[in-house]
Amino acid sequence: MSRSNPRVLSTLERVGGFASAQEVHKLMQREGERIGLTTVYRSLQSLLGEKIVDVLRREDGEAIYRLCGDTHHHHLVCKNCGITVEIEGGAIEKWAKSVAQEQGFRDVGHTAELFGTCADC
Amino acid sequence: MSRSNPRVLSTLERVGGFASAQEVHKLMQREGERIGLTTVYRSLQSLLGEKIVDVLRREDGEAIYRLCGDTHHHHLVCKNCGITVEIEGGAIEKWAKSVAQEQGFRDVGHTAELFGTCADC
DNA sequence: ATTGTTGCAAACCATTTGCATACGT
DNA sequence: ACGTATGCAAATGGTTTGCAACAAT
Repeated sequence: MSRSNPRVLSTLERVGGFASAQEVHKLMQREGERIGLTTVYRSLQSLLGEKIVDVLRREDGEAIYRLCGDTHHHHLVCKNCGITVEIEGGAIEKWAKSVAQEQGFRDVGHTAELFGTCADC
Repeated sequence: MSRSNPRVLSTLERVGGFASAQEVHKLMQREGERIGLTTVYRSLQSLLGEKIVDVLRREDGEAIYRLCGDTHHHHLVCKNCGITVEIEGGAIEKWAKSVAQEQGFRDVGHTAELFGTCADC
């Protein structure tokens, strides 16, 4: 087994949100780091096992990672022009917590995205 | 563009829950239907566009489909065993509506999924 | 005839794995 | 030397697409 490459972790920290393995890799390359895609994948796997990062799935199925401790937010996306507004999700956090408790689930995370038509469209 | 093959829809109806394109295809073949995997994929795409089916992602990123019920609900999924509980999302609906209004968005829909570890795992 | 439907094979793309090289101790 | 980390190339597996045969109107 491999341990996580610290440069991968620090890149993910710098991103401050979600990023796929491919994106982390591209970003690192753009910044002059010499690292293989394989290593990025292996590091993320490792960080996942150590519960240092969380994984989610994009709509297209691509895995996206973020630091566990991040204060996360949600998005309101315009279906037409694609403009995206970051929003707080306090209500959702509470809802998630209470539903989880009712059902006896632990370590509950969530995804939530809103999509509609923005004022300009 | 292609229209959805009715046998795909009826198979998904028979399943009564989530199934991936691959599973639908295998099931149909096992039952003697002569249909290609491609057609299953295309039919599911089409049903998705017509909002007749819903799509979710398994942990490994595989897309799973099921009939859209008229009652809009969300899911609480166990990351470990995959058991899924359907839950009401009254709080989310309200939250979505109020956020949308604040930002001047119209026709706002949403996705929300909860995932954690169930009581048995 | 024209249009829509099918399915094979090939392409695609994210991810994983085999293996040989390079590194750290 | 030993075990670990790396990265290339190839394999994997779900999904999409090109294209030619086929059915329907």
